[in-house]
Amino acid sequence: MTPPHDLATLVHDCAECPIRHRAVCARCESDELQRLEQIKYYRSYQAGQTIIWSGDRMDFVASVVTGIATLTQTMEDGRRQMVGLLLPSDFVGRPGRATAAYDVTATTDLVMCCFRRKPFEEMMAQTPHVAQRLLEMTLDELDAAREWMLLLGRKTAREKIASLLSIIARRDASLKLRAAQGSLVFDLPLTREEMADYLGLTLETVSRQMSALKKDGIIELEGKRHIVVPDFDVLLEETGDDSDGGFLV
Amino acid sequence: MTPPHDLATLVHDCAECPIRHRAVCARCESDELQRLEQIKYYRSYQAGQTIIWSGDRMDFVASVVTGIATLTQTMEDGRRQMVGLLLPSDFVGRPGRATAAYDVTATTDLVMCCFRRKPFEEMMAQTPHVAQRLLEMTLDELDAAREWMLLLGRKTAREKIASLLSIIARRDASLKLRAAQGSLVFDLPLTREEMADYLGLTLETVSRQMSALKKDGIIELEGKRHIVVPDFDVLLEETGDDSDGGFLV
DNA sequence: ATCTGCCTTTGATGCAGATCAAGCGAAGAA
DNA sequence: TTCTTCGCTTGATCTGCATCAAAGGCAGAT
Repeated sequence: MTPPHDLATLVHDCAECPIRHRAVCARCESDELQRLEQIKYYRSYQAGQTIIWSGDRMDFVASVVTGIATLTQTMEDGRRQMVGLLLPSDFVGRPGRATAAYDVTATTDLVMCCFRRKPFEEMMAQTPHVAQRLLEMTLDELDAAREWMLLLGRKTAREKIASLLSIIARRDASLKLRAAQGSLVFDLPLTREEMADYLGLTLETVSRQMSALKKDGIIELEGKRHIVVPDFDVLLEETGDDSDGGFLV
Repeated sequence: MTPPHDLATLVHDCAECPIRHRAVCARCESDELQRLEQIKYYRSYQAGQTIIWSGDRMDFVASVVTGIATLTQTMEDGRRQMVGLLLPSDFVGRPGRATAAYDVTATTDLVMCCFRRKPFEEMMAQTPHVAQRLLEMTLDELDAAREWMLLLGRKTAREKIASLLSIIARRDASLKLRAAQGSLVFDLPLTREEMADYLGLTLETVSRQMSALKKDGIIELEGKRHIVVPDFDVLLEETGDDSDGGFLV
């Protein structure tokens, strides 16, 4: 494993921040940004590190700057379900709540922009732009959660895998400022086990369905993680979603 | 079926509204309430009626005043998944969005307090209290959705049924201002098929597991809908949740 | 009183995905 | 080099829930 980056190099100016236009601070005016800069600090985590355990005290909220984090719930007997997949610009934590409701884990190397909770809450009360943006982001997350509920409750294993791949492909395309269509190439940011936790399956079923999609020419695999999608529309047909709509994530 | 109530009798004063302290208007000052009164109107629906179809234009947002509504998603081939269960004080619709994302259905006779969307959005932009409360409610719903995801992804049929019963029992108890413990009695507001749509099961499996819980003395059934829970803690043990936490709904 | 339609229960059977188990390949570590 | 570990694949078997099918109970209509 690589050591965490030097934190000092990460303390950007907000003006240069890669998630400036999508994160919880997206709507802030320059004076509001100045206030945020005073209470913010960066933290970085290595792939695989647990950021917070469910039930832990949590004195900050944060935005994901780079990398991917997950929210998971665990039952007493060890059954696990992922309930959130956090990408750059996504928000972690809940204003007004002092303890974490879920385990938060870095699945890749990760950098977060953290705000001490108390001053952040005060700022939310005093200026509208942070709260406005947070409402918008929360509504989007709720939509995503509902799409995910349909997946968990009613889709077959193959449809689940195809859906997850199409979500990741779409996000990767938008990150590269490309349209999600035709031929796409990307790296899976999740292990088979993490995919299983996302989809409510076992890792064996994930592996088998990946092999099946490969055999059917829907995807090509180079190594375990590198995915080629020859025709994105063909992948979409396997998701079970109606042709137009698709995922809102 | 009974005819809808006379709408005129439903036009309350907000001060007497039964959901005044929990709905999206909970934080409003009297001047804000006055503004809301100007743009509000009541609508009532019969049990079974569809309120909106997914994709329909939606020119209002609303609060459930009495009765129960559901949000469902349907796949092309007819598979259905409930993604929201709306109880009195819950909010319907999304500011800033003109079309419905889900089918909204009244599962019991229902009264909603509707606000025309445009003026409601203007009010959200101008006064903070509505937006503040809506953010809080949306965060709560997101937590509930995540709990539901764990249920859909990882629980057995028996655990799913026990979980649903405990949610309904808890809500019913809080409505009656009782503690959810010891012996409880309530009516199921959902058909077996609606329960199945909620839980990601078939109605036959729901029926079988209800019979099994009855046989094991976890619940007693009087008719199809009337439920007696002799000991709520025993029911909770069947949900698979850890003893303390439980559902946030 | 009987019919009709809807909701529900129960039984028989089938199958998708879980479980149990073995082994492969690549990346460090010794 | 060889060993160990970790993530992954594949095979054999099992099982929980879906599916297919039939019938019972109740409420409202005629």
